[in-house]
Amino acid sequence: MANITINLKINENLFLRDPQSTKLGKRIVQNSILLIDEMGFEQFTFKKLAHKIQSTEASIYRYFENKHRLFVYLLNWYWEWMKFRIDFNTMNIENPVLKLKIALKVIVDTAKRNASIDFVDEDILHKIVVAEGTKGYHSNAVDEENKEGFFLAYKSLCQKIADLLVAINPDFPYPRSLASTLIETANNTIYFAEHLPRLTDLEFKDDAFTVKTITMLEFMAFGTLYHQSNTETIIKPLSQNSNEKSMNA
Amino acid sequence: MANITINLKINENLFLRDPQSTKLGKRIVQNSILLIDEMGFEQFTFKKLAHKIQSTEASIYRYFENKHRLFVYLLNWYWEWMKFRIDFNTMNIENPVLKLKIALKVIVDTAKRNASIDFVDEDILHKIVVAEGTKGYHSNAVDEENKEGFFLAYKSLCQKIADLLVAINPDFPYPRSLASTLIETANNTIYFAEHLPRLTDLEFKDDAFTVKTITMLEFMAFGTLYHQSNTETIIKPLSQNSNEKSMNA
DNA sequence: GCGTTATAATAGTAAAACTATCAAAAAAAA
DNA sequence: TTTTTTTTGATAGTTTTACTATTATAACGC
Repeated sequence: MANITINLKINENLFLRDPQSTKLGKRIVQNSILLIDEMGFEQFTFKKLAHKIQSTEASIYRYFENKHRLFVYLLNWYWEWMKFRIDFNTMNIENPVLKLKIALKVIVDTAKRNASIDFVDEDILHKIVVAEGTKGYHSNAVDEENKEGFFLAYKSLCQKIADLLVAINPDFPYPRSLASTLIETANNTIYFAEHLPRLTDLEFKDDAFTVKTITMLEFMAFGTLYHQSNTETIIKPLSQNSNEKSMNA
Repeated sequence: MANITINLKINENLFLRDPQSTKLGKRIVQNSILLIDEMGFEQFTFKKLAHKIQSTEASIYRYFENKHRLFVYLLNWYWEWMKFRIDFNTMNIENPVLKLKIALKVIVDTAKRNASIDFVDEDILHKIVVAEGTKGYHSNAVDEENKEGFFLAYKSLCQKIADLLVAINPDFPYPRSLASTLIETANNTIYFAEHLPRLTDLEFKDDAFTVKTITMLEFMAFGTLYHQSNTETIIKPLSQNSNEKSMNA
């Protein structure tokens, strides 16, 4: 396939000057991804970034108000890119089950690219999102930032997956919750497998790790989607707040 | 029930001097919870805390090396507390299905207390964990901190739930992943419902919000646990990387 | 080539994140 | 009760972060 270049539309409230419009802007974005990956978001500073791109702090501040906004910009870039990849990879496919499987694959496996974007290293961006993405929307300014549309891309990515879930089972009661759970679990699985392996069942070093992660997410997705909600209550109803004596001991 | 006081054992690597052993230490912990809740972890500083408790920065630094370690200390406190609550509330209950339901209830609904701890406001601590807990284990120092045992409590909480899952279905292939997913989803559901409601299906203002959250988690848990892994593949197998023409259009 | 705009260079401020020192207070030991 | 030890408070100082402001220079648009 031809190497096409795509330009993703990012919420204008996130920047002061559009970084996609200039050479310096692109270098800021590109190298911020590399630096954040290298040292983590907390250690990352505009001063260090300025040094890396042989520019100055003041120049970077003309593009982004602060490092948090730059980070949310990167997250938006990632979310838009995921939406694009889902649309692209499910094109001409009608079967919603297959579509969901493709969507899950797209979220977990970023290495298989359809279009390359010159100034963004998608694999490293994915690493950042896996490692620290949640910091973008876990701040005490969420509510105001949400009003400014900082998380619209995440919400519409979530909605896209929720729509697939509803297409598979129109009676499913938790499409958006399951969608966000699948996205968050996809990232957690990768992060936990690498850093806190006792929180998962998959081996990060396993060659089939990515495939197995997708299989697990499918398992969770379809298990929940096809669940007959009262199978387990047949066994025993939950008695509110009252202890009971052992019965099988 | 009598108002008992419990002392939770927290990893000693997390502090320089045990805050549970002195009056000042307790005031540090107690008021850090209040301040972090008020202003968020990023805005929280030892200087502000010192001012609030009428002490000095230097005194606080004698207890905690930095605010990150104080935060992880609080997380450990929370995880140990959850473990205790699960054990306490499932005592004398043998039915693993019921036990799992109780565990989920314990994780979501912190308001129902069995023991009160003088110097920790559990509800506010829960709020903090919901809002920013993940920051504790998403840092570029995870691996070293993990070696120091900073996350042992989280792992054993996760294992406790994983054990319940296996007790319900011994053939279930993803007990630890599902356990961590349930914990993380419990917290995300609360956070999203309040701040990013389009990422969930539940209404935060609903009086039955807590009950409905627990019901949803049970739905996900039992759906995944009881899932017959090849129901959905019957419909259509996933063809690797090859687009196909529409069939139902 | 001229005007506009972007960038670089430099300087400076306020707050955060510490470390060090010493005196006072409190607790423990004698 | 006095002495000794430990803990806390008061004060001061350093380095880094997170900015803002100013001016000169370079690049770009026509």
